[in-house]
Amino acid sequence: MLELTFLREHREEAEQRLLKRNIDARSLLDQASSLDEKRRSTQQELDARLAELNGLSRTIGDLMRTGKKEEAEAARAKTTELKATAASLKEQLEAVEKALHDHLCTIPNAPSKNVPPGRTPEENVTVMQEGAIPTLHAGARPHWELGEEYGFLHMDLGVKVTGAGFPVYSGQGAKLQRALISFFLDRAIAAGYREIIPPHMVNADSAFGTGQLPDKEGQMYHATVDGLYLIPTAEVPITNLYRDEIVDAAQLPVKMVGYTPCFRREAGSYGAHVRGLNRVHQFDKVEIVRIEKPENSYAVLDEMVEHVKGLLRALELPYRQLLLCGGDMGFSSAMTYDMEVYSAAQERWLEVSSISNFETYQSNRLKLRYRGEDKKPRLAHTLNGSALALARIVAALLENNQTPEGIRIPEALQAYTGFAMIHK
RNA sequence: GGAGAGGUGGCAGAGCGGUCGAAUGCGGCGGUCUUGAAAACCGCUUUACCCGCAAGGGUAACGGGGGUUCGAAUCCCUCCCUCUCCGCCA
Repeated sequence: MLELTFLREHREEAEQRLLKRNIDARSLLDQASSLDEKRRSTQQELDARLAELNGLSRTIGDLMRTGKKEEAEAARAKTTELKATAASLKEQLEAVEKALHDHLCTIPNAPSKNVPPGRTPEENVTVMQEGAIPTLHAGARPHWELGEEYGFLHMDLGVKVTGAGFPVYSGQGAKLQRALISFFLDRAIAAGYREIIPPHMVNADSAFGTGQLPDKEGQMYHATVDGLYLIPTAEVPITNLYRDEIVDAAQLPVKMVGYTPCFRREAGSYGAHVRGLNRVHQFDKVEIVRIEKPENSYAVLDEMVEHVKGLLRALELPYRQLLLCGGDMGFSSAMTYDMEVYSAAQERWLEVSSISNFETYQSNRLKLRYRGEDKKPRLAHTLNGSALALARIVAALLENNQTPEGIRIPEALQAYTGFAMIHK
């Protein structure tokens, strides 16, 4: 949620920034400010009535104690109408507060100053590209065929056991998954992140805190009997560790990393591009999360990008860095870089990481604050990024490194896999 | 799943119908003392919203929601959570 004070004090800026998402925010912001005014006037009125009521109660207490029963009765009679007025005002206040809250929930984060305007992925800006695009031998195949041929990836068994989009890995394929997870975790830990193993299901408050609810309700698996959601990313449980907290400035930055499986319904995204591991309902991901002072958050975003680049280089994958345009960014983000790797057999770029600065959009929902030098609580900035998402990394790794003799494992990973080649 | 106990400020822990945002202790911050430190002593120490340039003032919050009452941390209802015991189980 955008901060009300920001909308009040920097109305013009908010409007300009939201324009980069191609939304004309004027009427949205008008409505927010009129609800806000209504809220404040109602509260003033209510507070005044309650103050009167409190005064009367004190008076009655005094009168009772001094035995002036009749005067007390008279004062008591006066409270009836006041109470009714206060009750109705309270009802109005709650209604307008809810309306304002719900309304603010419909407004996405305001893109930061450097975000390019635009509405489609074509308008994203390629910041850099690195690594040679491999030339494959004749008869090279896409990863889903490789997986079947080598016998380490079984989409069909996933269908039997669960349904489409739930891959089964076996043998060297399973080991490769585990190796990647360990490799990513070790690199993050070496970079100063604290490892977290969070719950894989979250409650509605957590899903709201990071912005999955109400915006992306249909994208999460929902265990309705217990009111819990399967996490779509470790960002949700890990960031929510700090919900309703005020951390001391000295504790910042908070750097956390976690591996979790991620569950996504991907409702409505079926088609030609979703074969094999390109888009699945369950995949593994190592996520880095940071809680930062506002003045540092953009430098930190760059630092996180560098971390991810290091991983991609170590895996010897050709990749490019995209700065997302306003229209392609996630609802809660102020600025997002996507990292894509080239998957040579499909001749496609696959998104393997998304690194975002949410500024105070999440922390405002989370009530995640820090105590600054002036001892006043202020909203912190939150950031997170995939480092990295497995399924697509595996796809690119398999396709790019296939040879007639087998599939080569990048050197950096061999200590983790225990083998240098995947054989039939 | 069954039975019982309990949820109060950063922590521990009182309060059980009125002046209680809340005793006391610990912790934290500031000060006195000291060459410095410790000890001792003194003071301060929640958050949100509203009004105000500010000083300051108002309202709300004792797990959540509802009720009784002029007045509730205190009484009633309900939900949630934690702990102990029993059962079941990785």
